[in-house]
Amino acid sequence: MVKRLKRNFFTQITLKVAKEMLGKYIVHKIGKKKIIGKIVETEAYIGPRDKASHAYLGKKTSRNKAEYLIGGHIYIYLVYGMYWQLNISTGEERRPECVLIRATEPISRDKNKIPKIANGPGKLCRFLKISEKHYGLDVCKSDKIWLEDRGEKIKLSAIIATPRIGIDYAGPYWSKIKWRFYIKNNKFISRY
DNA sequence: GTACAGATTGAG
DNA sequence: TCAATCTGTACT
Repeated sequence: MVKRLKRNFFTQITLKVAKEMLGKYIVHKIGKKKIIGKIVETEAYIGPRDKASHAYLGKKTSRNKAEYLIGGHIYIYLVYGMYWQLNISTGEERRPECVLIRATEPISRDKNKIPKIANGPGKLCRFLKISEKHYGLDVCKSDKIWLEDRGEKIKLSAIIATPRIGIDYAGPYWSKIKWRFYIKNNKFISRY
């Protein structure tokens, strides 16, 4: 049974959303075509107290303003001048919290031929054809991009928590905290 | 107007 | 393992 994720999913606490988003499906409809990916890897970024977050100490800029929206909005931005990072805002309005989607398992094409097409934040956006045009989109209301629950339940024991990637600059505490989650034994995550 | 960081990728 | 790569951001 397919259920579309609603607002009340995204307004839960961020760490819970990050874990529960594993095994969900992200759907991007372009015309009559659908691009679908199963979410297998996420990271949590929690507002002003998270040194690795763009909203550390409540910083608000035109780049990260979508992070402050109520849960369910797309917060997408560019790193290294060329790669897009897809985030979904979480929590209540004005809370700068979000979940970064790092990897999806491609569903809509032959996945044996292209096992590594979406195993990283940059590649994922290329695969899903999501870009700055979708900045601030509400996945609870949009008819273009949304998330689906297909009844798959990921067991707690199958969720691995590790430190987040590429944020050494955040210092020994924040760079070690285990807010990266992925599905155990999944071949489509970005790193092992 | 300009320096610079950066939540990566892909080649070696 | 490591360096190429480039735009938005946040300074001056």
